[in-house]
Amino acid sequence: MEPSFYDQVYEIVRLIPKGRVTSYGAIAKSLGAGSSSRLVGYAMNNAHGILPKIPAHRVVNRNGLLTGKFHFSPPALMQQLLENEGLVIIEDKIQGFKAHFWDPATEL
DNA sequence: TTAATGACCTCCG
DNA sequence: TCGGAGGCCATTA
Repeated sequence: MEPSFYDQVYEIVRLIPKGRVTSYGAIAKSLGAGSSSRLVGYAMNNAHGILPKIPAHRVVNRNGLLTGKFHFSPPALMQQLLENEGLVIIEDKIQGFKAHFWDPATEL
């Protein structure tokens, strides 16, 4: 298996510091494929069986909305993990998302 | 090889 | 302000 788009996504997601979050589009853009935002989410779909475990709960859409929480088991786990890291989630939305935003293109 | 899928993003009415 | 539709591209069957 050569390094694919998936591996790029997994590696960046694993690099997200604790208590920080990023967006699918930001990851895709940092990979040089700003139009491939959907691929990031698609990669996460396979991330369930990837080791080490992927902190997919730190990845949300550009609005800071937990769009993919339903892919967790249970769905509330995503919010629970984020709150455990000191983030505040209200209505499936990250409060102060911009303040906790972690841009891979900038941090890397 | 062709066709279908998707945890998104952006534009238009 | 809110809702709907289209486009983007890699992976899988």
